[in-house]
Amino acid sequence: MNIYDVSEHAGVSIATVSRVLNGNPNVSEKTREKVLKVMDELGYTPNVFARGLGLNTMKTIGIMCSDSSDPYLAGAIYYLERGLRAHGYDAILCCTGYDLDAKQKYFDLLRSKRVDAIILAGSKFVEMRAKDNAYIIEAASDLPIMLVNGFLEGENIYSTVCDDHAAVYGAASQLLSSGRRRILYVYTSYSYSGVNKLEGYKDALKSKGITPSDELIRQCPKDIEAARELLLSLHREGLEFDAVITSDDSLAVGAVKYAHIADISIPRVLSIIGYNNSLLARCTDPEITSIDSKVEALCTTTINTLMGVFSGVNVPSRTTIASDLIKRKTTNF
Amino acid sequence: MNIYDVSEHAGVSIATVSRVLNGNPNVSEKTREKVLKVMDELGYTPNVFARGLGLNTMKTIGIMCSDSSDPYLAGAIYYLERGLRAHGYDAILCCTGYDLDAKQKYFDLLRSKRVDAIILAGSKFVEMRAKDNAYIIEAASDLPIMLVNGFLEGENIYSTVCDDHAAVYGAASQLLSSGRRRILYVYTSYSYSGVNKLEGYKDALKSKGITPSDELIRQCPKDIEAARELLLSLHREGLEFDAVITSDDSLAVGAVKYAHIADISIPRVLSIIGYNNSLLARCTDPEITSIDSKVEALCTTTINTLMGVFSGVNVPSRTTIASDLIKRKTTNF
DNA sequence: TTGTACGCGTTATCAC
DNA sequence: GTGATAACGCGTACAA
Repeated sequence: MNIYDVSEHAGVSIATVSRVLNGNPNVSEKTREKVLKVMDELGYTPNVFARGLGLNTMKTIGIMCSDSSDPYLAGAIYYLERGLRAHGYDAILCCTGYDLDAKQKYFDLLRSKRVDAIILAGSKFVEMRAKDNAYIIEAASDLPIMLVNGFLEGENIYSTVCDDHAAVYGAASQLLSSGRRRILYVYTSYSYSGVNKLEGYKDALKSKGITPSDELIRQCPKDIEAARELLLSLHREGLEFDAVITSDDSLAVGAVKYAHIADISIPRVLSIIGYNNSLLARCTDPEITSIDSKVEALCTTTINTLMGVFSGVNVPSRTTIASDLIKRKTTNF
Repeated sequence: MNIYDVSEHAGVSIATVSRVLNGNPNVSEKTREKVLKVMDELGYTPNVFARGLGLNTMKTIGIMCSDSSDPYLAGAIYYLERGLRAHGYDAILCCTGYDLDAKQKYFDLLRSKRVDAIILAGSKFVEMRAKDNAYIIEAASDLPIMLVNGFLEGENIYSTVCDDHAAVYGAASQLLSSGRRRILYVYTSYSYSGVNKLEGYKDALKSKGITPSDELIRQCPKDIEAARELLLSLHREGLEFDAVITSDDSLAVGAVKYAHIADISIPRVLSIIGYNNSLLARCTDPEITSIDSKVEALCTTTINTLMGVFSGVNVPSRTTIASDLIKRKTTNF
């Protein structure tokens, strides 16, 4: 069942069938109807491979993410996929894990599949060492690279980021204004967004004349129990803190659990602010105040930018989206 | 940059290049090395479209799910994608939502992309009315259809399911054995797995000589707050229950919140059992006893079955995987 | 062991 | 408004 069969049954040439197929206006209404009727009768579907061969595109975008089961990334993938499909594009998903070699391997794999663009979802794709990002910059000469919540400078590379610095700066400032003095900051990694968050924290302290102290800045695996244990051990060591800001909701859940175990009143004695405003923030008692990183806006902006790139419109290489602080019961403001 | 360029530079025919490309043993070691060297120098990558056109396959599988941001499905997608990629297949993701028309539309879309198989992830793709599943059964004549946690009878349709009936049966039986008498069952939908779970609940009661009562079987949207409010209103109406089993962890979280608000002791006065053993079950205090539906096993089995189908091996049309009850602090056994 | 020639199904470029 | 025909790049009989 191909274009020849249709042309034969309709008594026209394959060129005419192709024109009907692609909405070319140079076809008489009568011919068009005849061809469409035959297509319908024969249940004809164009062969995407042949089309791809001719056009050198299959209208397919590669989405890379480190772990699609992470709540934040799962949301991002959902919005990206729906957005792409609304524009007639397919999404090939690629879960890379966190290893650089694997990321590069999958990146090349997607390129060899001739996807029309690659979306890097999440802040884990930009490495601290510039040379580790060379493969991305180089690839961008072939196809647009879109970063969701990550930033990389380069031709044909477009970033859409949440203003993490302002978000944490604002959250920390509010904690300080409400009388908190020793804010613990717990983060998971030194990614692009991780660094921005941390700087936001430090700058908020500095703006109130407080020198950030290393003992109040702690790294922790992205895991509820790990965060709980970390805070318990800090507590046992005698470290004092009256507030916690975490770089992810799961760590904030761990903080709530810590407070329950140590019998510390939330938010009277301890304030807690999480990040991402995920489902997790609404599971605990009290529910967690969390910074909403606006995944949906991030993703729709990414898709819009990409479509702009495809249509040759001039688009910004970097778009910043403001976050929201969703106030719940782990803070008293 | 194509196979002709390589053949020219290497001083061989395109056929030989093709043989090298596909690991055909009928090439002398010397020629092979020469060709590989040229490929490397030229940075040659085979064109997948041309290959797809000839072979009529792009080694790509369509994964349909209603909502990839749902924790359970996000996990499933992760394991499916990784499993497929390990076998050299790409995954096209397609988030359909819950509307039947949309599901059919996307199903046809994937078929028109000539994917090698379609995986339906989650129990939301099998409708109660047989005629609403006709489109799946019909499509199965063209390509294998794999159901993850759903069952549909038909040629070339393969189901991998969790034994939901046994899971809930076991959970309810343990609650009864521990002295609970009025177990509330809260479910979200009448899907394949939804019905099995409910039957497991009913059968467990019957086996102990208890007649299931409609007032203890309630439907509820898959939402923390909705579940909390439902239980609160049942409580206010004076309905008595000393245990709750829910068809999803999010509902169980709602149940925990209800107990906190109504000042009911868990598990002394109220036992709670959730479903899916997701991250949510570990967020609350007390942490929730939950039925582990073995997503990973479900997915790897699905992939293995699919690979079996591709290689012509005889595979079972239905595989059942046993679930686990993960005991935490909302039950006293 | 290697090469030639054709088919795969579409789009695009002509000529009419 | 329509038709003939050349790409597109690969796999693979078949011939050598």
